Amino acid sequence: MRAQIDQQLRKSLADFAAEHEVDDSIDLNPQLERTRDPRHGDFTTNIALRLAKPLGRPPRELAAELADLIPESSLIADVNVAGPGFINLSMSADAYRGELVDIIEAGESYGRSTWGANRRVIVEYVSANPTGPLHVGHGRLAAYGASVANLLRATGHDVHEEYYVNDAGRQMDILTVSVWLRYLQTLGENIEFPEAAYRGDYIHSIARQLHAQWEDRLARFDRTSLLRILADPPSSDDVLLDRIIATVRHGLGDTGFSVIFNAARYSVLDDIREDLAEFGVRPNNWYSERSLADGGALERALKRLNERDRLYVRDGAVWFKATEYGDDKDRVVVRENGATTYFASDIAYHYEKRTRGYELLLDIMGADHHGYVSRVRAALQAMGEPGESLEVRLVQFVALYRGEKKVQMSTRAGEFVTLRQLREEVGNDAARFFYVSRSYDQPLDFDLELAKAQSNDNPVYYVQYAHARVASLLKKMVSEGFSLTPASRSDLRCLTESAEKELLVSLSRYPEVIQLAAVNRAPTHVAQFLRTLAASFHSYYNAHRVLVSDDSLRNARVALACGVQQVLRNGLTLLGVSAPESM
RNA sequence: GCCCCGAUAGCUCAGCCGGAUAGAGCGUCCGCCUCCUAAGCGGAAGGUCAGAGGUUCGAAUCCUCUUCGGGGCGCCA
Repeated sequence: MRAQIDQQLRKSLADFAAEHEVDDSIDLNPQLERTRDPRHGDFTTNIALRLAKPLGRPPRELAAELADLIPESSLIADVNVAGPGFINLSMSADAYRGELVDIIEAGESYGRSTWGANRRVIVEYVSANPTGPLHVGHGRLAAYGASVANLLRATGHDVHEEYYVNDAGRQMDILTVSVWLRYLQTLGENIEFPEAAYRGDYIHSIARQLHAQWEDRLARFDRTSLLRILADPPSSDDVLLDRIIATVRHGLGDTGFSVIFNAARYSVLDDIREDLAEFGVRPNNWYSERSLADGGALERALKRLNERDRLYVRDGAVWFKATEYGDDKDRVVVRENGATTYFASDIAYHYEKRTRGYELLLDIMGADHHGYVSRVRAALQAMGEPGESLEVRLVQFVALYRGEKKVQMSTRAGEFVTLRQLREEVGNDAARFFYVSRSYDQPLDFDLELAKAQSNDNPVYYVQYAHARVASLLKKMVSEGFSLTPASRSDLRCLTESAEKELLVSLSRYPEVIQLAAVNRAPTHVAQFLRTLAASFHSYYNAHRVLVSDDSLRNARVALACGVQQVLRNGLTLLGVSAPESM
């Protein structure tokens, strides 16, 4: 609906510009907004106010002239000038009836648009290290990222969703030795398990699997030096872990080490994959960090930087000249010991995404990554890619509450609430909805009691209930012997109650909400909208009977209810929340 | 020290690209099931939009400073 009005308005403005020979430098794009107060009509534009100064004319006079240029149509019932120079537009009842017909005809595609023009977007999200199960913080990234991807698809983008697997580097080595030490304990070896190693229960379970498959064959080497290190550990956790890694790697050899490594990697990744899938989050691709080195992408990226003279050597390390692109300091890409840094992988990965043909690289990550944004963008620019091709959305943290009480978590000790536990406790629907109910750039207090509450306190059930009510209405209709005759356009003329008008207005806003949510990467707008729509429907449902004996009125009201149900379902689907037929 | 995010009703939060009288839920108080699901609805009370300047016809919204909170800074990932 808005799109149609917008088009008419633009045409009128073009006519105006031609007639008055308006200079090209003047911005003629109209801001067309919904009014907050119904007395101001349905839509309003401030274009006259904005043009008043550059054209040197009083705003109200300008508004009056522009208002006259807006052509008569079946959509617009009234145009008038108000306040300091707003042009207010009132839509005809017929326009709203037409919108309801559109909703029912378009069905699940109502609200979709082609605005994105098939622009190729790669959305990278979650990308948690495969060193343990996902926790509640990752859940927010998953729910948010998946919904943003859905919104972009709904607005006509060509979307690819990807999970970047950090399966290279020291953290994976630590995971590997953590598993191996637990495996030793399974064999009956009495060792002191290091504080700084991974301590979660899942480590034990991987170790037990290894034991079942390999018996003691992964421990057949001289372990005296290892036992000596464990018995008398150095004061630094990092030094201790590095020594253990070196010793175990030496003892097992590369093949033996990689048996443990792979067992750990696959076990953890399978768990993450299954967890996300059950949560309705299914990335198109899982991109391995190791494959960047193995496939030569890492080397190619560094070579490209070097060719462009953006690298130099200092203190035995290779540095990237990030300061030339506004970063605070230059950054190391190859360490003194010859190992490439995580940042080097990041550079290669992002460059590789560009070479795969993605126009926009949309990264969704935890707020703790904010330091990386400027340097990754710097690297892209240094390789000749546009800085705007990288867009990063930093998602703030999640604090869990059980009612008033904060749930304490410690990742290191393996004492944290996993995403799986959360989903089992509150359900997927409530979790998905809660995660996107707050704006991504705000910290989220996730109240487990509220998310579980099967009451009107819980916005998820509130919205789902509205959907289920319509379903039950349709069943009731059949059981009472009414025929399911689709409402005709003239039947819809029976929708004269103010609550019905309010619902129709609310429904017609849906495509605008999707557009806005996609532009701002803000699924929260959808959640907000659904609550409002559900509220209007519950209110209407309480005040007016749908299954009345008058055929036309009944058919019209059923059509309205079906329109509400369709829009609720479409919105919930974008958020990954189910739309139940009964509750 | 530098950087990012924030401060709106008792509480939790909306408020789009600056727009007309700042909204919702919870909580409190008063009501509504012989009636399509009461997981619902109606009503009442509740505000110096942290503070001070600035830009503008117009500021909760944009800019600057101050105060108070949360987070981040690595040859870790």
